[in-house]
Amino acid sequence: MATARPDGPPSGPPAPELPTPPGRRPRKAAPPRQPLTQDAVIETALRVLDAEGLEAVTMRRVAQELGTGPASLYAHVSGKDELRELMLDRVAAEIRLPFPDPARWQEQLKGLAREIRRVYTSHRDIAMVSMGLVPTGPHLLDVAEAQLALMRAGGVPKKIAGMAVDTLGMFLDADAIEGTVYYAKAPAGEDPHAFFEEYFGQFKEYFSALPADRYPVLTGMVEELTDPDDDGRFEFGLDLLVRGIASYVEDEERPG
Amino acid sequence: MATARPDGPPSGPPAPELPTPPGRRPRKAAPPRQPLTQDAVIETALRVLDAEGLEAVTMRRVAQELGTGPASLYAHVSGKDELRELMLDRVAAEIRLPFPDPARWQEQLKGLAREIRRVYTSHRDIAMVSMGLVPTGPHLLDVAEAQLALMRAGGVPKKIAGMAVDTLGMFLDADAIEGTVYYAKAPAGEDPHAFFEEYFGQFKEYFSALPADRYPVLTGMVEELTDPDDDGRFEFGLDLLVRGIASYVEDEERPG
DNA sequence: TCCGGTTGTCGAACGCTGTTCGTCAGTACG
DNA sequence: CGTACTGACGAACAGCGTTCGACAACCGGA
Repeated sequence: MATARPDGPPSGPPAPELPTPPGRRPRKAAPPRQPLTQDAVIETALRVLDAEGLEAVTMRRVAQELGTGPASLYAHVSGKDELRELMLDRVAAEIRLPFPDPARWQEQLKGLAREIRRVYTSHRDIAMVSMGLVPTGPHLLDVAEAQLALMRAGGVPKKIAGMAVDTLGMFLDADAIEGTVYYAKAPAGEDPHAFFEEYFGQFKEYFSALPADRYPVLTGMVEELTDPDDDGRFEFGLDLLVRGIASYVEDEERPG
Repeated sequence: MATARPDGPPSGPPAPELPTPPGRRPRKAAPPRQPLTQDAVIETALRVLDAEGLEAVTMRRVAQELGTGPASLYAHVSGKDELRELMLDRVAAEIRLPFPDPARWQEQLKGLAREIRRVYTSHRDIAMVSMGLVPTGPHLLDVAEAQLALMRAGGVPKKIAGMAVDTLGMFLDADAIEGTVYYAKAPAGEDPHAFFEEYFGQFKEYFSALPADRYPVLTGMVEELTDPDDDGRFEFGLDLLVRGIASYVEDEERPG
């Protein structure tokens, strides 16, 4: 389609009055010119995110991936911040939400938290976007709605549920960031797991070498502090929170 | 102070061998040439942080504040990341640490958490640096040591204390970020409190306008969700965590 | 007293970033 | 057929972190 036409009309390039010289093409080598929608921008950005992390998601990188320049993106997205929020909401759409069963609300809430963690950590450091952000996207709101529905079904008072959804969100964001930030530091070509292992070993060594007179408790707990059991730590915090929330249930049902 | 003295001794300026020609100055207008230490760099960075937020703390900005170029900083600091960690540790030095009293360990732990929150939030969004960072600086380690000492004094098992210090840290970081991120968004000249008020009002309006059929629970809790009672939310989460930690104490003492 | 080496300073530059402007092509509509 | 309008996008701006290399100041030894 529309290959170079050396003697065509002077329509394309910004040549002032002369006919275009033989070597020059009318602006470009005929790009397919596909429409470029907001969805395409978001999906491309997510591809870059999954492949190289949030830091690599720049306007220029996304534009390049789409075969265009950075200015083209601003017709579909107001800026980088909005793009990041749109990416997060797209990711939130992957979270499978439970149908509330009042009798099992605590286990369901934990399950939902695990599901959020699973989805967040499967998209690199996307959780950084969520930190300190009021959820406004439709899917993010779906998730909040589901959490609130579970707690309300379990008899958690409105005021408590309102605060708990915030605390839980903070916990989930912080955990996902903590879990992915080290992997993000790993060099591109290297095996992330091996890098992780060595990285953690260095900290263990560092803590062991600390002066015991200034840090008596800490130096006696090096093993416990450098235990790389992410899942265990997550379950610990989650259990703390859910049990605490449950303690505010007004009218607790008792068997018998 | 020190006006131009064309025929003075060549002590100050770095004139090579010839007397400097009348029009030309010897490279520069005689800077006092103060030594420029790592401490000076950190302190200047903190001044910029307190005045304009973490985003304004750039190498160039700090250098400019010190009357030099960005390259000069790299003799005292390995890069921006290290500078940020050094800033955080300097801030952590302001945290007043308690002397453990086993009988009151829970209240002491809460008090320490409140103190950390106070210091963090008094330095804009410095908490962003802490998120997802293993504490290695001396003062940061002092804080961790204090938390661990309190819990161990209260009879919390090593394994639990090791995880709890992590969970508590995540909570504190996330809370401080949440609390300061909105203020950071406020335009420079504007009153942050008024901006904050209006910002929150917009969200209340937004939530109220949400479709009730898709978000039945959420739309029935707008008041609870947009309650700007930061302190209340913090105390809620803190109480959840500390109570949860206390539930793991093995050999609980009982009066009588 | 001089002299060579080491250390800290810093102007200039490289390659990157988000964003804006103005121009241009293609389309839709009267 | 002309004319608005929308979206694409090259070029540029101001700023970023970091590196390089030239250069001044100091310091130990001859």
